[in-house]
Amino acid sequence: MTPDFFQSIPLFSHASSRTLQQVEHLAKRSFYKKGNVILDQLQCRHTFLYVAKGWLKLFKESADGEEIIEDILTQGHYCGESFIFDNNKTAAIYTVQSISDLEIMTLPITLLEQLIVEDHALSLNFLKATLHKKQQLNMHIEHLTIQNAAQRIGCFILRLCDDTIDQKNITLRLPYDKILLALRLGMQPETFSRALIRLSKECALKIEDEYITIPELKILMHYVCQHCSRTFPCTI
Amino acid sequence: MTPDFFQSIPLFSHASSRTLQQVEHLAKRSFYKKGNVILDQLQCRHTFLYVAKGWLKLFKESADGEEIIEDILTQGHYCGESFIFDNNKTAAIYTVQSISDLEIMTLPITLLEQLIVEDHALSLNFLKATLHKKQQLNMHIEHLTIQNAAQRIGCFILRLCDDTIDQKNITLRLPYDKILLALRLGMQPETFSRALIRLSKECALKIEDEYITIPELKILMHYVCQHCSRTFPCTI
DNA sequence: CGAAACCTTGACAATGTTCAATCACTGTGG
DNA sequence: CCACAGTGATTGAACATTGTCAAGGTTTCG
Repeated sequence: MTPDFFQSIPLFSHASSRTLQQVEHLAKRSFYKKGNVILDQLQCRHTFLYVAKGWLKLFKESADGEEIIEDILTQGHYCGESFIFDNNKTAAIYTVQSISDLEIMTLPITLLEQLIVEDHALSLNFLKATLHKKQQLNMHIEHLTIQNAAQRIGCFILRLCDDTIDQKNITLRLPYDKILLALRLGMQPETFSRALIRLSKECALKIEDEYITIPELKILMHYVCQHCSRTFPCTI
Repeated sequence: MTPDFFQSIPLFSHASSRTLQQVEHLAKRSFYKKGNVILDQLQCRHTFLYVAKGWLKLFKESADGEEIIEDILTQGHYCGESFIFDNNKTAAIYTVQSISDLEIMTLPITLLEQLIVEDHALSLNFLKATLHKKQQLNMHIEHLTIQNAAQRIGCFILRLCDDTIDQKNITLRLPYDKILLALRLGMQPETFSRALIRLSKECALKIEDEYITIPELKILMHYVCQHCSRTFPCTI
């Protein structure tokens, strides 16, 4: 990997050349097939992970053995930043598993922490990115409390579209399987299945396996955003 | 206000003396009675707010006029950081209202942004604090998806206790009114009312208005944490 | 004193979960 | 190549949880 690769990542842009050299030197690039455990609950504490290509899921296990999906990441996303400055070890641990073929880049947390302490530009980038992630979590919480299952699915679909309201007959594909998406949206797979049917009736969608056709985006938008404090395009 | 005041706030500790001077110079200290609007949806964009004493709530209004409680802050908490580096104006706006007599300190976002860009120590402090807030949001999401209403109330009560499990006959007081707490925990006031009764039966609590007596913390802990990925003391 | 806010309760509706059954599809090993 | 197991997905029925609406009690405060 060249320093150029990292410099092209927004998180590392403007970092000092010394930082980029160190990152380049100590970053580890890895490839996985779908379905592998990339980091377990012990390893995640020590690893910053950047997704170069593909999809992965972060999940925890509840006390009674259920899988709780914490996040799903793809190209350009990253995880592990919670363990920076986590001396009291209060950050929540998770397992990382590939849900498609995957290319990642990893760094030891200790190195990243040191670089952030030494490189002001890097620390600013992480601050910006973390503020942004925090906003998304706030939006997620709002959605969980005021939208029903069908609206949450519709909201997810909306955010897969471009932000031009006037489009007609958009066809798109769910980026990962429905069970995972259900859990990601805070509902059971059975609820997802029924809610998607309800949504397709309310908003004139055509569903065929993982393909969804939206004849009129405005109908969907109206159904989804009616209770929300934001309206489409609400991507942040 | 003296620079000492700010230096004693963890968020500003280790900031340069120049930063502290500027903050001291441009910070505005204010007092409010209960029930006042402190910042409206326009002002919040431009204001960093630190709570010196008392309680306040951040809320949004949904499209259909419902109040959505985003957060409740007290001494040592702050808000407004979402608007730092928010050039695209994607951060969610809110209204700030006092829910008790209140003493606050405010700074213009533009100043704070400038100070963070100039003062590396300050940027590191904000990064740490933001990572921590993000963790709490993640925990909140987990709770919303796996705990029922009674468990969420119990979890809130648990986190009001010290982290010593062996205590008996703890009496504590809800820090703000039940309607607000209900909305904060993502449920309707009626649901709160009934769920609190259910919780008191399940966990042998004595409820008298806003006072709650817990004869045996372990019972509560067992009831609350059974589905969770963490167990008490889970305060982060 | 009267209005407003807080809180509770009952009846009922809406929403989501659980459990069991079924089906389609995929990949594997014989 | 086929049988088979495993995964993903859907559906029905019973159930649990939460929300909504209406009513009423209590407290607070001007």
